[in-house]
Amino acid sequence: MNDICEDEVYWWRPLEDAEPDTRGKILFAAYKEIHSQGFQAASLSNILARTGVTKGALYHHFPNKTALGYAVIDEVIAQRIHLSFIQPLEQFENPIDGFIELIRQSGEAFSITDINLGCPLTNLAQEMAPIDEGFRTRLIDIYEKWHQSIASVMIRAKKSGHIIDEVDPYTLAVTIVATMEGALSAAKVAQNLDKLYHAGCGLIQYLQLIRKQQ
Amino acid sequence: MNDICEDEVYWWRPLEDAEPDTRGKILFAAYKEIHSQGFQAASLSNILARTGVTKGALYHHFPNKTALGYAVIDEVIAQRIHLSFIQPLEQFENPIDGFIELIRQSGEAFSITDINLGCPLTNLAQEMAPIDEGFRTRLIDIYEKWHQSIASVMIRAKKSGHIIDEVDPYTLAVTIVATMEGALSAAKVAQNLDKLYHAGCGLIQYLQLIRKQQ
DNA sequence: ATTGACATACATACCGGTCGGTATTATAAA
DNA sequence: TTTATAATACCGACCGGTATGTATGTCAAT
Repeated sequence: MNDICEDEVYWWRPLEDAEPDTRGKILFAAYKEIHSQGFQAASLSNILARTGVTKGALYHHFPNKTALGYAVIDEVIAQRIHLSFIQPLEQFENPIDGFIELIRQSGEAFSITDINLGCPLTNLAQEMAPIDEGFRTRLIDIYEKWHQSIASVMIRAKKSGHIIDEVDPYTLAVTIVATMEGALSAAKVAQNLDKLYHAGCGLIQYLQLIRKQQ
Repeated sequence: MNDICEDEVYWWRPLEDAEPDTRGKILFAAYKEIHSQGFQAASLSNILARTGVTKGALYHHFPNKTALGYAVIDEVIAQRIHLSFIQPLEQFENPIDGFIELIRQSGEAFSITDINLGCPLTNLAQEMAPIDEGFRTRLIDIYEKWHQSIASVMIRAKKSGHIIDEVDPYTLAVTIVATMEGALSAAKVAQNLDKLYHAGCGLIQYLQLIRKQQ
């Protein structure tokens, strides 16, 4: 089920580190619980049962459930988005080709369980942004960074003559992210990769059309 | 009490003003509660307090909370999507111009509270599709109808030579919906219309680029 | 001896759902 | 026309379960 994520996060942790690290265990179990259940439906009891950590330990490290949610965003989700979607942008010399490749890779990389759980960022944003300002500011920060990163790639692309002049970099960035998140959302509801594939093709077509012929 | 005239007048009155209609009152209050809180966080007690209806009455009309949620989708949300997004499509002669106009109108029509609550369809889909199959099938049906409607408009547009041959109608339909929903989602998190405006412009640019010059 | 890092038991509140009872209306026999 | 019966619509106290959060205790290490 969620084993894939577990491997990923513990990958960069030094193996010799045999210390308890109760806080880290709680944090990651909370991330999984929130990702699959949503924040409000996430049960602290579940997290405790899953980790073997006791309630006293949890409330020793986090003052309340909300603070735990904030920590999950700051220390888990932000990093995942950065590693998966922002960092790869820097390697693009031609962003059109780069994005098309990124979309193609994503289409292959996503497993069906990934699809069913949905993007953790979108999930939390949809659920918590209207309810809690602390969640909202943290989530909007992540989105804004994402948008700005794509926009700056597109500015470079315009200067180097890879895309047509009519394109506004920031507008394009917001549109790309919206389409990607919308596609993931549609795939999550349909519980198959078909919709994701279609929206991916549409987005690629858009990118091909703004390419400047040289 | 109410004589025959009174009954006759009843037909001409808007449905909201009808006095008894306990089921309708519950249904609409449930729609609002679910739209603002999500289904799981929606409190039956809140709905009852808001309407003045008692718990006995609620459970007389609906066997349980889940059935109430199903009824909200079937009898409220499906109609709203149809009226707002599917029915307008039929009036388009040139779908490129039609969609651009629809997007422009949407940008003006949405109030800031609409934005903050988000699209009821997306909200429910994101929250409930992975959890409850009854929700999922109902929601996927709505999405599929929406996609098919746009696709058939695009098929006509291809035949009449309004859009370039490279476009696949269904792919385009899925992409348009994904971008629109993603844009609404982004605007909801940002709590302003800026992101919606940008994604709208990006989508319009895409549509302009697939237009066939005549 | 004090502090950090837990463990356990408990408190409180709210949730969806049930159930016995009642008021109103419809049906139909007397 | 009256009256008996049955179905519908509604009422609201109550229940079990679970949720987050708290109070107090233990214990090793400084």
